[in-house]
Amino acid sequence: MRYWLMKSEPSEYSIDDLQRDGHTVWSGVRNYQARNFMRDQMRVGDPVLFYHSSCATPGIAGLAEVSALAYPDESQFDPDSDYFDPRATRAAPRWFNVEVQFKRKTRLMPIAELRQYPELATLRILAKGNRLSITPVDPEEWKFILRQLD
DNA sequence: GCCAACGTTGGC
DNA sequence: GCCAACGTTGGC
Repeated sequence: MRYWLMKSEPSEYSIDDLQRDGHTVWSGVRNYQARNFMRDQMRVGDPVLFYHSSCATPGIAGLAEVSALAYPDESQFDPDSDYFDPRATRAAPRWFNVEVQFKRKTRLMPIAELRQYPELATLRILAKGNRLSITPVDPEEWKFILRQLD
């Protein structure tokens, strides 16, 4: 089992939206590294930190769980979608998505707080220049974060 | 295969 | 709104 952190702009899709929906299709990822994580490594039941990005106070906002293995992202085939990709075909899909299930909301743990813990020095999203919307979280990092959230 | 130009991300 | 950092594109 692997642990993950998934970013979402709350103005697009927030932890409250996920709570309301119960689960969601994580479509629209158009970065190869993030796609590969979903397609090659994510398994049903993997725990997920739900992170709010590009907002007033970015940070961890809740917990979720992978609820479906990766399969082709429908939006790549839809000419009306912002995520349409003319290079993709049904025979050779280019983009994949998993599904994610709501677990619970947490207190907001801001990125400024995350940066203060030496235990989280290796957390991927804190690395300089990091832009990946999906990153693995080490078991030790996961345990430490959960302890701070309770 | 190189690399400059461009677009995007995302914290501040 | 700024800008550093990064990924992608496309000409050569």
